[in-house]
Amino acid sequence: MRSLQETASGHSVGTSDVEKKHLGESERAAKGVFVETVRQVSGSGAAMAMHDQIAISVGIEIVTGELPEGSALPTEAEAVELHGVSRTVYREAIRALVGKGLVSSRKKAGTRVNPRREWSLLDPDVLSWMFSAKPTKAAVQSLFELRLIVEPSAAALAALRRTDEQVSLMRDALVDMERHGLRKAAGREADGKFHSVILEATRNDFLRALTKPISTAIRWTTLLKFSSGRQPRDPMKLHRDLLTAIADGNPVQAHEVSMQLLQQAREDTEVMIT
Amino acid sequence: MRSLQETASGHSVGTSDVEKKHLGESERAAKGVFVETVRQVSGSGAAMAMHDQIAISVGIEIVTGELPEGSALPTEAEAVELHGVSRTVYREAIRALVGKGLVSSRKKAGTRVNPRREWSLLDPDVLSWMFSAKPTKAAVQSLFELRLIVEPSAAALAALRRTDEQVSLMRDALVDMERHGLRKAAGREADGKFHSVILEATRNDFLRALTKPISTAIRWTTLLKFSSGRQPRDPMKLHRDLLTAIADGNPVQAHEVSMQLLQQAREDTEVMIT
DNA sequence: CTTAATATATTGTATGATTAAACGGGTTGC
DNA sequence: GCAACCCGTTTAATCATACAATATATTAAG
Repeated sequence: MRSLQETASGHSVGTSDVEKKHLGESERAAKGVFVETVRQVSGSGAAMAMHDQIAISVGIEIVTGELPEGSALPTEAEAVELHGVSRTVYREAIRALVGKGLVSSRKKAGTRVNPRREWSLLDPDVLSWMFSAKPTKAAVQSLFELRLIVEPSAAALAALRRTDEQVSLMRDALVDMERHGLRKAAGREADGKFHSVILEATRNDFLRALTKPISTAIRWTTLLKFSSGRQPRDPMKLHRDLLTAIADGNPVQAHEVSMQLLQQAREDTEVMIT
Repeated sequence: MRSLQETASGHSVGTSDVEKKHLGESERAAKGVFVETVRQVSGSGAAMAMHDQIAISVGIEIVTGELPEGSALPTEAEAVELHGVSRTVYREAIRALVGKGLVSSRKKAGTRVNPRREWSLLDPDVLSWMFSAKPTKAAVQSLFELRLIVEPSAAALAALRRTDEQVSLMRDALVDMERHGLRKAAGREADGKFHSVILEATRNDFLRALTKPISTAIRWTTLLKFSSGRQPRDPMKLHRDLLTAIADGNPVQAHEVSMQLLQQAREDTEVMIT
């Protein structure tokens, strides 16, 4: 795969000295790695347009706090030199960030980082950008709190509304999960898939809209959980029990098991980041 | 306030014949009204940039099904003539829609409307665009289902974590709500504020991220509830009980009352759209 | 009929010029 | 001295045009 630096430098011919002045080579390389990581986890293998790369790069600076709330972004003229792209590209990148509530621009006043309250934290992009740095304990806790509110109820609805096809999709996911284990990307992918199908099965478009952010969160926190040396408890039994409850059309049981599953995951994850 | 048509036509001098050919004057006027309505409800009184107007206009066409899932948008060259704006502006508008998952563009292939599953339905813009047409019964039901899952638990958390200041904010909102009633915009605003403060008080950033979409949904569904001739039940008592439970720090009571409140609202609303 | 080279249409990027709005400061009038 | 107002400056917003890159469609070759 062609690296992002190559792509970027290909567009910045003739302005490389300016780039080096504002952003050291090593720093630039580190940023490239970030972008690369986010790309891999978010799964899109396709070649990425320049404006998306810029949006990711600036977006990460914002959600990781490198650009603090309320601070001013460089003027368009400066930013264009910094990133070595055209105003067209930079402006399109900023538009995307405005749409996610991260920044807002006004004439003369420039573009500023919005207060955190304005951010669309449930946007899959924003969420994955947050996880490109080590997330705070508070963020992980809040995420599990949200999952504990939503997912048990979703599981109950799924027990009432799931199709047979969805049951077998979940069964397949569990097989993959068991085969690969959660230390491998394929296993975490299967885990995310399992929980996604549950939200899908609720037949509620707005709960379905939570599928992407939640499965993003699952992938990242599971990675966190297994990145330390400690051995978390085996989650497979509870997963199987949850599948059984949903397959049997037992909403009460599904709610209960889902809750246990999440509480176990929360405990095992929070130990890692304390 | 200067109308959007004026602004638009101000930019389309010299291309008016083209515009008329593709988009009759009456049709254009109707679209202007849509944009105007969304602007009012979403509250932003500021003058709106051209690319935002285009994004809204195209966004509404998509979420209302006027541009069906999977269908191709006009090519940039065509769209630019249709809307009477520059390519810069149109492209920036499309970037925003890409960020919300509504469309995706590939070289040569053009820009297509994504399947509904990809849409960020919890994005406040997308949600308000959905309500610019009469929403489907399924959408309203799904929305209440989500609220019934999230808000009672949020109310319970709020009872444990609220500050005194938040209690008085809620008290103020109730006063405004009672004074204006829910038939007036000011009263609906206060209603939305009341529920927003509860989500705020959870001290959970991800639950807070649901504040905007949920309060958007509340404003619109309440408008719906009162737009028919029928007289819904008075929601004030339950609101007061909910405030009391949260002020007293009683999570169980808050959960219970919040649930009753939502069930009553759901019943009274669904009657209107059957 | 399949495959490979070529053409073409469409989005992506770059650049320069112009416009409009918001801010700061200075000027005028009282 | 103070306030209101005007004016230049800065900055994002818009326009116009040209060129690049690439996925698809077309055509030619085997």
